[in-house]
Amino acid sequence: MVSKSPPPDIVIGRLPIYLRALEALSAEAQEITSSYELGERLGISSAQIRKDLSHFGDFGKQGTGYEISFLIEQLRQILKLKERWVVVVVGAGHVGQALVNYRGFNEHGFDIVGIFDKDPVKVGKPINGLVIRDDQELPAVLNEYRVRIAMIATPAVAAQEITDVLVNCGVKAILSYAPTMLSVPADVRVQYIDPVASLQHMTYYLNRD
Amino acid sequence: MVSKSPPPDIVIGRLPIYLRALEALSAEAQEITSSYELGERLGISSAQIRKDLSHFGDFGKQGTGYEISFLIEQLRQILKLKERWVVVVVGAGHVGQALVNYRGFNEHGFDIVGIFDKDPVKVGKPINGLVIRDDQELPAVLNEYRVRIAMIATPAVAAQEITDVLVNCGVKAILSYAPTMLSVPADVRVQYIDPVASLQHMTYYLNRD
DNA sequence: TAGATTGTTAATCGATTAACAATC
DNA sequence: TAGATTGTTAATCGATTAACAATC
Repeated sequence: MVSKSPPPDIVIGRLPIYLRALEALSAEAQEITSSYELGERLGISSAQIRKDLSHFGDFGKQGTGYEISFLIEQLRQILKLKERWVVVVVGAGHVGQALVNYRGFNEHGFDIVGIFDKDPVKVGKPINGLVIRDDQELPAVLNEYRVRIAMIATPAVAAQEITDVLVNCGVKAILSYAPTMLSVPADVRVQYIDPVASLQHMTYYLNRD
Repeated sequence: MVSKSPPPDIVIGRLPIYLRALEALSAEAQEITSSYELGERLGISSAQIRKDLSHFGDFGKQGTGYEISFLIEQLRQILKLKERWVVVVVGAGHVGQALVNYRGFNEHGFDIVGIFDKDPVKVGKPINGLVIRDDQELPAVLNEYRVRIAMIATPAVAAQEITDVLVNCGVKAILSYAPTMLSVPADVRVQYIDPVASLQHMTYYLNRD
């Protein structure tokens, strides 16, 4: 266990992947695994897995490997997943609605407590137990639930304005589906999901037949 | 212009981001930009932008900068975006349906020619001009259109099986929304979109209040 | 010309891998 | 004990940044 500089962000980003693989192994009723086996599954070297984990503690046993249930709990603790988090969705187009309907968030501890849109035609429509609310109600809901996490599914032009509202009301983590870069203070994290950019990344390698 | 080893994949991944920013500038009727201005917009150093572009050619002019429309065309050529690409979607749950409804793909040269599901209840349902077809028709459609790009929006358990079918029928690029790692031959590219993992990455940095 | 900005080199920084003593 | 696998160190590899001559 090293304890100097903070763990690199790129390492933090891999922990959810490790967690997911461990949960899959656990679901197969396996109890012990090794950095080698995990690496095989994920296409990552065993050395990297051991090094990544070593930033946070000594979780394995020489000659044996890692107890899966124990390592799962450790990773959940490191990633602050032992509590549930409330989340809002801004933008109630097809993407926003798909997010509200997706069961994976709830299954992994994220509770969507509101979905918002500025279009009066959409406001009032029920989706999976929620009702689309007007953007103007956003601050009230953010404050009421002490929301720290938001997902943005608006058009690109609206995203920065919404971001400013979110940041003003204490949101510290934003997952954005809007195809534009957001400006936020240093203490706010942003992750982007951009399927078009992902496709464009891959077309580079395609050969025209 | 350097011309040795192939450009790093991480550089390729930034090109779509540069392209998007340039298109935004172009939409604002701006004609010239600099690596500094672009970097400001994207939160990337100007040196990195110049270095990235230098892998592919000399696109700028000393003292002036880059002609936006010219650089856009160069990037579109590098990324093979001068032609349109056909794409299929496998899995017609909320995510798959949102993908078919999303206008961004068509606007950026990707034509979704089919959406598939194995659930007989869903098969036959129309979505945005397409009709959900049975998974079993997948090979015929892949061959008919010579599809090279697929998006997977199935549950995790079905994703590998679908991947094998796709790869067998000549698909070379897969964008997967299924929360599992896929095994593919070396000549097939895979990109993953995992909103839960993205949220879990950010919760690490959140403080419980 | 004077000012601005490129493309490139070299230096720096950071991440990954290989190797192995420690030890279960 | 013999075999296996960890955690860690050092070496390697790769990416980013700083700096500047070239030049528009």
